[in-house]
Amino acid sequence: MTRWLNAEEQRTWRAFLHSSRALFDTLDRELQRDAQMPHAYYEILVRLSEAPERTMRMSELAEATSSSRSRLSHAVARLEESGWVRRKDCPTDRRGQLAVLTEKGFEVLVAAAPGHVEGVRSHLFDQLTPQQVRQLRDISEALLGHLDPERPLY
Amino acid sequence: MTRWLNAEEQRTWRAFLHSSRALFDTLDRELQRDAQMPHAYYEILVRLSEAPERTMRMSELAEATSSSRSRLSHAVARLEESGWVRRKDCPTDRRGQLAVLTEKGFEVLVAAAPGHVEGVRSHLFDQLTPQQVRQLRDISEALLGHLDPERPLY
DNA sequence: CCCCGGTTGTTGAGGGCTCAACTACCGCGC
DNA sequence: GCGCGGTAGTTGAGCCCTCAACAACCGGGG
Repeated sequence: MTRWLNAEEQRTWRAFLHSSRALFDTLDRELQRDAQMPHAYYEILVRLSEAPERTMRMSELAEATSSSRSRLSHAVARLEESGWVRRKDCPTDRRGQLAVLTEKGFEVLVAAAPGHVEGVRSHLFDQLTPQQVRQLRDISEALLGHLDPERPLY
Repeated sequence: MTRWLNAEEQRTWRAFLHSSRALFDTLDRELQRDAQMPHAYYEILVRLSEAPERTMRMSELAEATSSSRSRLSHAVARLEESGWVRRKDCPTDRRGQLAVLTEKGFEVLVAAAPGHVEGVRSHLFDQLTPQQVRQLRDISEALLGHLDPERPLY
């Protein structure tokens, strides 16, 4: 009793699939070209830059970037090699680690941000009407509510 | 003169980012669990199954799955190891290769499809109103039109 | 005080992807 | 019929991610 997709749904699904892929691939490629880092790493730097003391627990950071602990661990290892992030022991939990954005990391982020934001704007927001932007937000939040009920919606 | 995102746009962007990631990750994981293949490989099998003779040129197939030639080449190599796809020389162009879906590959696809379609339906379509589905299609096609103008919209 | 189930973070193996370089071939133009 | 720019597809190195296993630690219950 499979509930197959009808032609209209299939068209929607494929358009969504290909357009999101094209968008994320494009942004990833731009970031790799202009700032020598994948988008996932950029997100880590952004979250750290917004946190008090530019510091976050590894697990919070994993949550914030919708990344697995393992992935984050590997990523922070690389960011540490680049000198953009530093690890510190957590003073209140001896299992814990804190990731700290270094000054150098902050500068790299400041240099990368305008280009990336321009990419997001030109490839996404500039292509949609204000109404569509609202629709996209509502759609995304509906999906998030189902797939990741723990995450606050904004 | 960076055109930064305002709070509303940032909220939209992050919701879109996290929800699409959550959706695609979930579907990928389900497919990996139930059919031992990543979504990209599933798509290749689908496209081949829809083609005349269940056969396509490598470059067409790359286009259809929005994949690079290199990626497709690696992927087909693996699918060939699994016995799901076979390569054939192209009779009209000696540079060309044809990918052919094998009977075994077709059976694997038939077994995987219902579960995957149910995933797409439950995680995506069931979460949206019919109106939102139309909106999502229009939004996706607007983005596609900008990012990949060569691709037919449906 | 000491288990012990749960949590935190890391590790290594293996798989998929990108990028650049490369081979082989097409077909147009002279 | 030869050259030559462009196209088809492959390859290997390197990077990132997943998954499962693991060590270290937390904190409540007996």
